[in-house]
Order: sequence, then structure tokens, then C-alpha cells
Amino acid sequence: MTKKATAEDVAQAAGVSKWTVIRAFTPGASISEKSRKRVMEAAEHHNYRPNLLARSLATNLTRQIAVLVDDFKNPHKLPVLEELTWQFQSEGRLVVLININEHFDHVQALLDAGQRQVDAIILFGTGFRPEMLEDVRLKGGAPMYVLARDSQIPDIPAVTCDTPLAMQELGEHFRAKGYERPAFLSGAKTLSTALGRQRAFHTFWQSQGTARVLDLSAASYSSEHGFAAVRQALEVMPREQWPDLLMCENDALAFGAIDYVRSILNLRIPDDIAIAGFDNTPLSASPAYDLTTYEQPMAEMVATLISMILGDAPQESKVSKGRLILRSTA
Amino acid sequence: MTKKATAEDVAQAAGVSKWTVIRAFTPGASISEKSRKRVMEAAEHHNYRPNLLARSLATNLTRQIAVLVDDFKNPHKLPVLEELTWQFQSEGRLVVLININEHFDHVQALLDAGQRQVDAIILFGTGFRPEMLEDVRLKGGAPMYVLARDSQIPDIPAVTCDTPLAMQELGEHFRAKGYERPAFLSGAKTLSTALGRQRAFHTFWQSQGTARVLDLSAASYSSEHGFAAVRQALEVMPREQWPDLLMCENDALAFGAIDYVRSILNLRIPDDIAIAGFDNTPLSASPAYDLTTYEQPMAEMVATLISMILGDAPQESKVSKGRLILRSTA
DNA sequence: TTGTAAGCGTTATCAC
DNA sequence: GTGATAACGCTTACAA
Repeated sequence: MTKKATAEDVAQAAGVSKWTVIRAFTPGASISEKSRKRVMEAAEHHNYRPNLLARSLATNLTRQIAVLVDDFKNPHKLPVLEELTWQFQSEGRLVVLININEHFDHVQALLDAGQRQVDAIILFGTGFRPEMLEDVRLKGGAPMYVLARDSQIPDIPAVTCDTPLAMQELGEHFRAKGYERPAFLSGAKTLSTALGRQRAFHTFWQSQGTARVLDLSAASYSSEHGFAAVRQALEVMPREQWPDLLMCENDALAFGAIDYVRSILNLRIPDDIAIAGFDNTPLSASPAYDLTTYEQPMAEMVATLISMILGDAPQESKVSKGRLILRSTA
Repeated sequence: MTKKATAEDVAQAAGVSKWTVIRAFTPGASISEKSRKRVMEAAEHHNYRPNLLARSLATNLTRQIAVLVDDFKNPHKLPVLEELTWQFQSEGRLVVLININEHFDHVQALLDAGQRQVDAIILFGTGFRPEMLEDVRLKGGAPMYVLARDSQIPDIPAVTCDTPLAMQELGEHFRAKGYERPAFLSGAKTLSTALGRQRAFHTFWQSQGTARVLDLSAASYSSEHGFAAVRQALEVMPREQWPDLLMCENDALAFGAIDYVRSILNLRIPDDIAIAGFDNTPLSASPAYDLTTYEQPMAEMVATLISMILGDAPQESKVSKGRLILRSTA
């Protein structure tokens, strides 16, 4: 078996034309049962399968979806990638995973994906700057979608979790617990606006008459930077001004915050300071953290995204309701 | 810009033939500076970029690599995926991420990948059964490679970490610490052989005259199952027979083991029982675990894999040396 | 139901 | 250095 068999080869073996072979492999095509059987036997014998590349060139449909990820430090990405790949595969699509970083930027990735004729592009990360996406060269490429953050671009639909509602649910829980000096730990400053969590957190406390929310900010969305940010902020602050509640923009930051507060400051959580995260990352349930957090309905969000991409749902942003996960840290 | 421009369109605009356009976009092609400039201007104006799909059909090279992953529960996958995608992108390749599970098995995935004409297939997971890979229908497809576990198939090269050496380094450390009742916690029983860690662990202790190594086994490679496996084993065992050292097949299992031992049994680690993992997962460095573990040189292994795939290195299995990471749990 | 012709947008090869 | 012809393996329309 030196070379792959083509429809032509199978046709010859089955004594029909190559178009009949194609028909045998086309679900709804009109073909006699007899021809179909002969073709299938010959195909089996020659180990033939249609070349999807050639099909894509002819149909202008690759059945490939590009997923752009820019933050592999966030453990939450992994279960979502599992969900994405699996749901797409169930629909006969394959996921092309593209790593965005300082050396391979969005523009390059989008152009690359465009050249490969992917059917759709999903932006799944925090650092996509709207200006980039409006690059003229990108017009006319595959349709784009944003997952789990705001789009900030009218034409590009976003599939998100209801962040204001999330912060309200979290906030009401915090209020009931009696916390009075809230602080918010955000990731990379310039990017946080897209998630809208910080804004929603502020909005909630303002609505409760609490004007002052302390803002901390980490250099990126990693545990290490969460750790460093909390240290840096608390070191220079008189202890009596320390917050009694630290809401972190995601679980990764919260893990770092907990590590610092517990291991270095030797404080009790939540008695001395309460800490909450966002994402319900796998490890957040572990007794080592037992983190109070908020879960985005990722399976549902991915399903929504897929129906939009398949054209079964309107091409417009969709907001889903998440779920408060109460554990022991807040 | 309703439709994408083709080489033909650009040719017309530049007043040359489409082959000249192609040449302008082919690195080493012979073309006059003048034509080249005119073509590039027209291309810029028409927002033209070569269609990689058509190129692939003509060259029989997609520059796409399929990566088959079957264990998204292991947090170690994420940094490796980052490394894989990034290194491949640096070489102008893109990664197609394929999720293997009970509904979408290896055979289906391999056939699918084969139909899409990917240039190579990387098996990156624990559960690949050799029988499956020897399926006749798979012959003649893209070349396959195995990452971070044994291949068990002669034709398929594997890129691995030196497991016997790893277990020796770990073992010598354990011996120096004075542990005498070693146990090994493996993941899914049928799959563990491929990693060879359990075998290497036994071999080491046998060489030290310690005949008895207790074997525990979890249902899968997740923290939850690690937790459950340790509970199940220790519950039915008199306390004086408990191991004083638990080597876990990977960090995920170790996290679960630590959670159980510390939170439920209220034992001290490593005084009452020492625990070690494998992989040096991001969170293993956190103070919440501070796990002694062993790091596979993934960046190097991925680089090796890529040079094999690109044909710069011989198509044969390669073993790299890892690194012992000493922390506080053992 | 089946065969034919044209086309998808490139690349490889040869002639000029 | 440039243009032309054939080919990659399939799909879409149309004719038989």
C-alpha cells in the first residue's frame, strides 16, 4: 500500500465511474443498492476513505474550527478545551489549537487561520485587544466568536456568563457573612475590563453603600503573580486597614492569594480574611484550598457557541447564568 | 470584499500571469524584482494570501499535526499543550487537538486525522492500547509518534523521560531519608504499564533488598480517584502496616493522596507518611502541597519530537533525562 | 440511476 | 524570467 487509493482507483476496481464511488460515500445521494454494495466492497479492499482536503477545496468548508488561547497558565483552560474538542468532534468538526503569545500575535494567528480556511475562529483568552481584531487585513476571513469574555466589537458575538449577576450572588453571600472591607484582585490590568468582573464587583458594593473597594492587581492571571500581588499590597499597608474579604478575578489568582495569606502571614481563612475565586477550577474543590468560587456553565456555553457556528442559533451574543459554589474560604 | 482574491485575480491586476504571482509568494523562486514588487502591491491591494488548502492538495503536505489526548483530568497536559502548540507554530505547523474518550476512540480519531491528511500524529495520553494502533485500516496513514510514554510498537517511535533513572533518583532520596515501607499508587491498572513507573519503582526497591512494595491502584489518573484509592486501601489495613512512603504515578494522584492523608486522617506529611508525585505540575510548587516530584524535560522532549517529525532527527525512540524536584512532602 | 464536463486554487514541470 | 499545460481529489451541475 504505497499510495493512498482515490475514488478513481475504487471506481476502476468496482467497474463504475468515480462519481458513483463519490455517491456511495455521500449520505443522501441517489445510487442503486447494488452499485453501492460493489463500491463499498472495493473501497474496503483498497482501504479507501475520501480525502477531506480535496473535499474542502471543492466545498469551501474545512470543518475545522480554530481556537485561539492566550493564557495556558490558567488551569481552567484544560476542562474547557476538553469540552470544546469533544462537542465539536461530536458534530464532525475538529479543533485547531492556536497558542497566542508575544511572539505569535493575534493578527498573525488570524491570518494563518484564514489562509487555512477554517470555518470559524474562537477567541478564548483574556488578552485580545479590540484594535487588533479590527485590522483591515482580517476582514473577509472566517467568522469570529468570543468565549467567556466580552467581545467589545459589535460584529463579533460573545458567549459569556452573567457577570453582574455572579458578583451580586457572591456579594450578597459576602454581605450576609458580614464582611465590610472588600478588596478585588485583578489580573493583568489592561485586560481585566474585558471580563467585567472587577467592574461588576464595584457596582455591587456601591449599590450597598460601600464606597471603598480596595483594588489589587497582579501582573498576569497566574497563581505566582496572585501571590506576589497580595504580598506587595499588604506589606506596605497597616494591618488595621487590611481587607477582610479578597475577591479574586479567577481561581488561579485565588490559589496564590491563599498560599500567601496562609503560609506566609499565617492568617486563618476565612476568619482573618476571606478569599473567593472565579471559575471553579478542578483543584478548587480540594481540601487543600476548598475555595468558594463561581462556576461558569461551560458545557452550556460551548453548546451555545457551537449552535451559533453551525448556524442553528442567531449570530448574537448570549449570556448564561452561572452558579455560586460555596466552600470554606468565604 | 465579498469573495477571497485568488492568484488569478492578483495576476490580472498586476498584468502578469498567475504563475508569476505564485512565484512572488514562493521564497526561493526566480522572479524579477520588478514583477515581484508589482505583484506584491496588487496582492496588498486585493488583500490576497495564498490558499493553504489548495497548496496542501497540490503538495500533499498540510503542515498540520494531530495531537491525540485522552486524559484531560491531568493538569500536566496544559503546559505540555502550550509547549507543543508553541514549538510547532514556530516551525510553521499548526496543532489539531483531538479528544479521545469512550465515544470517540483512537481508531476513529486516527482515521479522521488520516482523511484530513495531517502530516503526523502524536499520541499524548496514557490509554492507547497497542492492539488498536495495529488496526490494518490505519496502515499507510500519517506517521505516528508517542509522547511521554512507551510506544510498545516497534514502528512507532516514542519520546520519553528516563523512568528507571527517575525512580532510582527518587528511590535513593527515599532511602537516604530512611523510609522502609514503600507503596506505589498507580492510575488505571491496565494502562500503567505503558508509563513503566510502577515497574521501575519495584525494580529499584528489589535492588535494595526490599521485597515488599505495597501496590495501590486508582480508577483513573485524577485527584479524586487518588483520594478514593488511598482511603479504600488504608481503611481496611491495620495502622501498623501502613506504608511510610507513598510514591504516586503522577502529581494529580499525589494531590488526592495528600488531601486524604492530611484532611481526613490528620496525619503529618512527611513525618507520618511521605508522599511523592511525578510531572512537576504547576500547582505542585504551591505551599498548599509543596510536593516532592520528578520533572520530565518536556520542552526538550517536544523539541526532539519536532525534529523527528520534520525529518531532522532519526525516526527512533529517544530517552531524555529528567530532574528530581525536592520539596517538603518526601 | 449513472456518466460527463467544469471547476476549486494551488504546485510541478516544461517550453519559450 | 515568464507563460502554458497538467495534476492534486474531490463536488456541483447537467446530460444521458
